[in-house]
Amino acid sequence: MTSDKEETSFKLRVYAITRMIPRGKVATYGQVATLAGSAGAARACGHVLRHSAGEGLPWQRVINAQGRISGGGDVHRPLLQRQLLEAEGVVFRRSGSCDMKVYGWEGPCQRLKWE
DNA sequence: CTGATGACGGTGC
DNA sequence: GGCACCGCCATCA
Repeated sequence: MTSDKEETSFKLRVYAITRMIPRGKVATYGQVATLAGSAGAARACGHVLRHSAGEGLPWQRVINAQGRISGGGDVHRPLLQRQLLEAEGVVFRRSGSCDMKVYGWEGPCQRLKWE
């Protein structure tokens, strides 16, 4: 492993970051984009995450900055996401949003190698 | 290379 | 708190 040419792709970085999100915590697309090395690419993160469905990634822990769940056309996606998060300890308010101040992931707490 | 799209983010009303 | 517009970046045709 080590190297060389894999994690150099934005898509691969998003995969790695999404996998390092601790259980019971949630990260925003912007957060993942920033950690991936491209701040502001929140939209691009959505593209990657959308394609990641089925890749064995905890995509459910990745939500928007509003603490809300997106779904993009599908109806089972946001519903399933909320169930998975609740199963991990995340509580959603009546508005359908979660408290990012409590469940918001602060980051890997360590320097990423691609930084 | 250009254009269009998209699971976003922020600001303004 | 909700809705609307613009801007951001990456991927696909």
